[in-house]
Amino acid sequence: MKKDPPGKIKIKESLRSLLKTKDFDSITTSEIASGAGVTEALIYKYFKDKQHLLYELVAEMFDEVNRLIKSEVDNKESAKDKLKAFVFSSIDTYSRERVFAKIILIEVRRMPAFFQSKPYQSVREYSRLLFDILAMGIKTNEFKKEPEPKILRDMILGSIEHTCLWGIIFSKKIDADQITDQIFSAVLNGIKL
Amino acid sequence: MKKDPPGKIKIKESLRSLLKTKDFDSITTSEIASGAGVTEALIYKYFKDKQHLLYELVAEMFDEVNRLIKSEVDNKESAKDKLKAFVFSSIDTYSRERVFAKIILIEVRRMPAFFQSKPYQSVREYSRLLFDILAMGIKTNEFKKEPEPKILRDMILGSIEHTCLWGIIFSKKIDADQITDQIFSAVLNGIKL
Amino acid sequence: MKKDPPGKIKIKESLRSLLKTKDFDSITTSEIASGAGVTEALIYKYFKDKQHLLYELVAEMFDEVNRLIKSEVDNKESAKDKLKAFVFSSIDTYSRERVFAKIILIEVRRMPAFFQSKPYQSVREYSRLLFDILAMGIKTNEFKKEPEPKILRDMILGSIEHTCLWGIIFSKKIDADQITDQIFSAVLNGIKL
Amino acid sequence: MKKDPPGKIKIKESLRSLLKTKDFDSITTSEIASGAGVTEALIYKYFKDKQHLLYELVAEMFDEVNRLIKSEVDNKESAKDKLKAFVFSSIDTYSRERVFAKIILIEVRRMPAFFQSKPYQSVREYSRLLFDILAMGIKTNEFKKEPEPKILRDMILGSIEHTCLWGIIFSKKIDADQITDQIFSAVLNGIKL
DNA sequence: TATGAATGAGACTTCATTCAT
DNA sequence: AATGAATGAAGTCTCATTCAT
Repeated sequence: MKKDPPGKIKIKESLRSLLKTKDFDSITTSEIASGAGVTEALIYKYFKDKQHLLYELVAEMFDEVNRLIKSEVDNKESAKDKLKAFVFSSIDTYSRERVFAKIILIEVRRMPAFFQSKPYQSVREYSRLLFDILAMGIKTNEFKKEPEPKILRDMILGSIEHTCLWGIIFSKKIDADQITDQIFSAVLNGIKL
Repeated sequence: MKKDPPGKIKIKESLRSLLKTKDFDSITTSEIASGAGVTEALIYKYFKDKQHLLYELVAEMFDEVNRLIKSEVDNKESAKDKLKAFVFSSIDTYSRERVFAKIILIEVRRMPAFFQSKPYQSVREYSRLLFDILAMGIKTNEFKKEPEPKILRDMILGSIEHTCLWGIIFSKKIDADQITDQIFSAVLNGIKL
Repeated sequence: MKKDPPGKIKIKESLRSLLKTKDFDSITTSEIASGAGVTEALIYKYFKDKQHLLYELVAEMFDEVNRLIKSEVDNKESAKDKLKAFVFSSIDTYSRERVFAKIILIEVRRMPAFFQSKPYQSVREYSRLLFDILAMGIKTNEFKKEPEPKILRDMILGSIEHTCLWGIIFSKKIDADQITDQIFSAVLNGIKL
Repeated sequence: MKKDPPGKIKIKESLRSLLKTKDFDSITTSEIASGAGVTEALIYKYFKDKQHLLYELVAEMFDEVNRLIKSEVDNKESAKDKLKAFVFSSIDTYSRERVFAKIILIEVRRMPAFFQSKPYQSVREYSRLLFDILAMGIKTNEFKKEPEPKILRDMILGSIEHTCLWGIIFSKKIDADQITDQIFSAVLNGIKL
């Protein structure tokens, strides 16, 4: 795991920074290169193509994110607390790392190749972390057996993503604390009076 | 509301059909034209540009969908039944109309212009329908006052979308009945034991 | 068989003209386009790619050539006279149409795709014309049965091509009459004293 | 004539090996380097450029070939036998050394710089060897004075090359014995009945 | 209502080559 | 004797779009 050469690092930084203001497709290799202060050719020395540059960037970002969320979750004892930590960290991350959020929630979904790429493993890891929390909660008798953790996981992820999505699309503030509380209580108690 | 000329219809059909196998960006105007048996130039007689052709197509599809869901919901008396009908119709529609689903769930999200376009109104209409059901449920004392209908709406939409999304991306079957039941009971009762 | 649009004609003319001074690989699409007074994009409207533009040009040139040689050959009665006409027309054509000669004798030989392309049929037609002359000569008892027409055809084509090749590579004069006489008499009588 | 350093040898071997499956132009320096297990930069330590690497390789191959053919020819007494040995060795070499054949018969012909390069001298040497045989045959009254040895040489070389060319292009077997016999008898006796 | 012809603009990518170490 | 890092310079090709008819 030797260090990346300076050119490679600069290229990734450049793309990361450009993604703040434009979507991936409308960013050109020429922009990336000049933003990095290198020639376009160097991009192709280090990355198979433009797409794989994105993947490698996503992988790095997601690794950071996973590390963070995992450490937050590990801090808690009960499944309930773990769940809340997961929800909060996720929303908080989407809220703070908008570039990351845009890529994960919007860009890669229409790149079929992404789902065969390495960084997709990070997505699965993230998703499994939640699954494990739910499964644990069932075992510890904190959560009901129904519905199945699988579908519950999808519901929670969907809730997180959807509540964040519009904030991201329209560049609005996302109040992680408030949203977390509401999602958390809804998931725990349901809505039936 | 006069009928569209044949060329216009054929163009929309052609795009609709191409969307079954490719994503919008990788479909070219040339493909659309030859699929429709017309010349590329004709596309620009009827549509401002390629993007607006998509919007017009989406608008048509979404109108149908809204009509369907509304009629299902109107059939029911209680908020609970309406909610269940909404959830089922949504999932069922995504499951049967994959092209529509792909466009709504994936394609348009990264087109900022979409959110200023006419068909976006259909999205809001759809979303408001759910909101109204939730608000009504609170008034009729079927649902708790908390969490707010707004966030609840996002959670339910997110649950629906997320559970469908992967089925759509990987072209897998979606069991609308089963998913509806699980989402419905989770939302109603929560998961706390 | 409708007429080519003006742009297509100009593109072919432009390439034809550029081939007088440069070899195909070092001619750029940009040169071709500006030589034709059209945009590069138009090349790709009419031709699959740069290579197929060459093929189409070659096909046209070769058709002309075949027509010419065939008519010369048809003018003669005996196999011997036909043979001489074939040899002379070939050398004379290579000598006068240097662009054509360069393409056929040098360029296409290293393009594996050429041998699956339409214009390659013209090459075979040309080659078969000679074969038929030789076969006829055997039937009319003008030529020996040995060696087989197949190998004889290769020898004669090889002789023609090789004697022309260096004239073409070094842009030197080619004396078609003289070379024809010598090849013709050598082929007929052999060299053994 | 000191031995080449290992890196240089490996580079030449790598190119030689790559030429078995691809033509020179589509072989990249990067492929050559990685095939040799060295860096691209090393190529430029030892060779002026990619082209000169080819020339040096050709020169080596051609020297071997010339040595072989000369020794075969020297073994024979009469001009006739020398001629036959020349034809056979040539065809046999082309048949066995396909890489060499492809380079000589196809690749270098469109490289104007080749004709000013050292290895071109080997081509001339080879060609002169044949010329000398023919000239000797005239002096010894084995061959007619007409046609001139110069053109006869071109015819024989052309015959050899053309009969081999298609075998090489289409990777087919070449029956050196049979072809030699036929060419030889045709050249000696002509085809006139 | 529809088309044939043409284009503007730039995108991604390739590759031989250099130079400091 | 060899390499790691970087580049210059093009090059082919794509695609949405326009306009005269």
